[in-house]
Amino acid sequence: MLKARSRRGGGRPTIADVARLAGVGAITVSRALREPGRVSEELRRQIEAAVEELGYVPDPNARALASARAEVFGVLVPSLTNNVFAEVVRGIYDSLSDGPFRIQLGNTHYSGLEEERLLQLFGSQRPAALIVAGIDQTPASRNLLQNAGCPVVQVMEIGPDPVDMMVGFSHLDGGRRATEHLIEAGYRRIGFIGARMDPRSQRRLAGYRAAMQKACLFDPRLVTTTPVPSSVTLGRELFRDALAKMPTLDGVFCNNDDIALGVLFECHRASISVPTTIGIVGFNDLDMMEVAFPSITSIRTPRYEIGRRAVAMALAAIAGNRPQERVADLGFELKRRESTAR
Amino acid sequence: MLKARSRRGGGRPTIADVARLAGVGAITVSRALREPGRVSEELRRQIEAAVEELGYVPDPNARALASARAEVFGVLVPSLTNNVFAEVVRGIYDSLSDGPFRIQLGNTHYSGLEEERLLQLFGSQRPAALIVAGIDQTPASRNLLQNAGCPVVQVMEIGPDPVDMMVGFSHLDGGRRATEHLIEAGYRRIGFIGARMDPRSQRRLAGYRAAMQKACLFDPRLVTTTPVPSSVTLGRELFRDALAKMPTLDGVFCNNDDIALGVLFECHRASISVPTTIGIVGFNDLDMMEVAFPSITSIRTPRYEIGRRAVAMALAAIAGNRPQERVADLGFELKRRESTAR
DNA sequence: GCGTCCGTTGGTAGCGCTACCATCTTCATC
DNA sequence: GATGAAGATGGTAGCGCTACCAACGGACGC
Repeated sequence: MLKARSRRGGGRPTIADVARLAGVGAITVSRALREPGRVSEELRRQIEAAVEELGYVPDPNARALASARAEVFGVLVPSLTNNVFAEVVRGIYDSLSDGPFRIQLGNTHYSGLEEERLLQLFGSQRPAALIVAGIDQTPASRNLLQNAGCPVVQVMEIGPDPVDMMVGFSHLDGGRRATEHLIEAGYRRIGFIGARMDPRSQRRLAGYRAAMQKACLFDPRLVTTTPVPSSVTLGRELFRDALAKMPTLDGVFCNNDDIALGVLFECHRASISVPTTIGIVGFNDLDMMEVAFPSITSIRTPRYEIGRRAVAMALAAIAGNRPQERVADLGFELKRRESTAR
Repeated sequence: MLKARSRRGGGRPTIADVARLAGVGAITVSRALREPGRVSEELRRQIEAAVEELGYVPDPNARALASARAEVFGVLVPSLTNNVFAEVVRGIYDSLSDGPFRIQLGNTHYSGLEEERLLQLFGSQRPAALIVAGIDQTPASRNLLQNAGCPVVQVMEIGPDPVDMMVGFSHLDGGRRATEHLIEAGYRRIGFIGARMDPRSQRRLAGYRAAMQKACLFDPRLVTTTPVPSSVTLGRELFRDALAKMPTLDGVFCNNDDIALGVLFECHRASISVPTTIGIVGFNDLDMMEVAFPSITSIRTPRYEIGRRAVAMALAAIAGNRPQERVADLGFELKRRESTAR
């Protein structure tokens, strides 16, 4: 009976309270909030005043339930501490912070199974869009993405067969470019050092290999990799291994900048001169690469921009105008620095 | 009429479909999923089979609406790219990935106003718990937290007046300890270099100041700070400024490890010997500190553990047994390394 | 003057789930 | 064998919101 008292939900104002105070129907309040243009100037003002007075905030759960569509972007990345993905996520947050959309972030820990589990979970929320890192989803994941009933953007990489849309760059070309640069700079016994070896690292390695083979310099003993997660410490250790295996090494292309930094520190420690004795190239071009001594050559990747662009594409698709080009290649840039200037 | 066909929501199975297939009432399915112990072995098996067959996933929105409580942890951090908060967030994700809880992550960009806005937004979702970084909320934010109707954990710092619970350590003590270490090591003209200067950095500075004053070494010209966000590049620049202002500098306590790394690189570049001419201490003890050459003394902070502990405390509170001690001090540890070993 | 269209507003009926209470069994107790 | 307690199950009535359709009034064309 006493309807107004019997609320389960702690008595925060509902749309009906606003409607009563403004002297209009609930549905008009709903419209005023979502499509202000379709409500007369006068009522809109009254409603806004009532919203203000009551401190009304719409319940996103009720909204999602009634409209069969949550104002949520699902975002799936393999790591939260890897600066590269943190930058992508930052780009996404920055692009979405103005609008009505919330973000549901999932950490796959580089696991396909975990990705499937999260996709299943996210799908149950009927998100407005999904942004997933990488292009190597399992068949089950691809299927979930295809049937998600919302725009999907695969980010970080590009490939021939987008589920829906893609934003990224070619890691293979990046690896190739880095290696070519070392070759052009006169290095010959160029090693590849890589940790984690996720699909993107694999493709960078493939690029390295292609460049080395083309120059008739490839030797499998030049490649040192491990599935262990990347770190500066690990960079140093892998470099030691590489050097032990191949003492004539005169250059290294590193999987990423953490590894490159570890290599640089180990060179200092072992009094190996950079770039004279060893040339170093990193990947991603984190802030510290430029400041390091000597500064480290790296492939600059547009992480933040990828996040922004992914959101822009998804938003366009939601608005009904999917971009003509479903795959956006944002490229990369070789930053030449002291570590390869011999 | 044709109820089964008229679904708005794209025809994914509902709890009623599962109930029909299993030959039980909908509420029993609901119970079997949430409190399996309260449903008989036999029905539970039938229900599980039906769930499996239909690929049923409960709709979290409907759940939240009906129970007036969403299975969501709201998490508010000032930055996503700062490795320190990324680690805290990782701890939170790792602790929560097994259970039913989702995570709603908000980025305050170090802004009190943005924090209020997000708290308002998160509150409207009736989260199961809120985890917020820092202890310097605006009065409005504190108020929102107090009235959130769920456990609240303030993380990263500890202080005398928790909204509900706290997990962290004393940044003031950390700053003091770092500075005392430099003094003990024989350094005298010890500078403080800090970027961003958020409240935690301010307290580290206060700790530095206390130690310096106690040793009668304090001089305001030794302090170099900027509100600009921290970076390795900035560390180098601030160090140059500090040195220009005070050429007799023989040690620096850095706000954080990025700054410390920038200082180290600038020392290399300017051929200033570390630790002989200049001693360096960082803060947080990122992975790279140990590998750097020379390795850098730093204050190790338990970021990941803070995330895990915050979740544990929140979960306990949700289960009805709030911990006796509302404030958990996880401490810190001084890691002595080559950069202060003179 | 009448019908038609459009813009504005409101009522009704759910969205998928769970809180609450009612019902029905079973089993121990006296 | 009656009584009650405890456990298992189900029905009903919403949670707060929006999709859908109806109603209304005024502008417009013929």
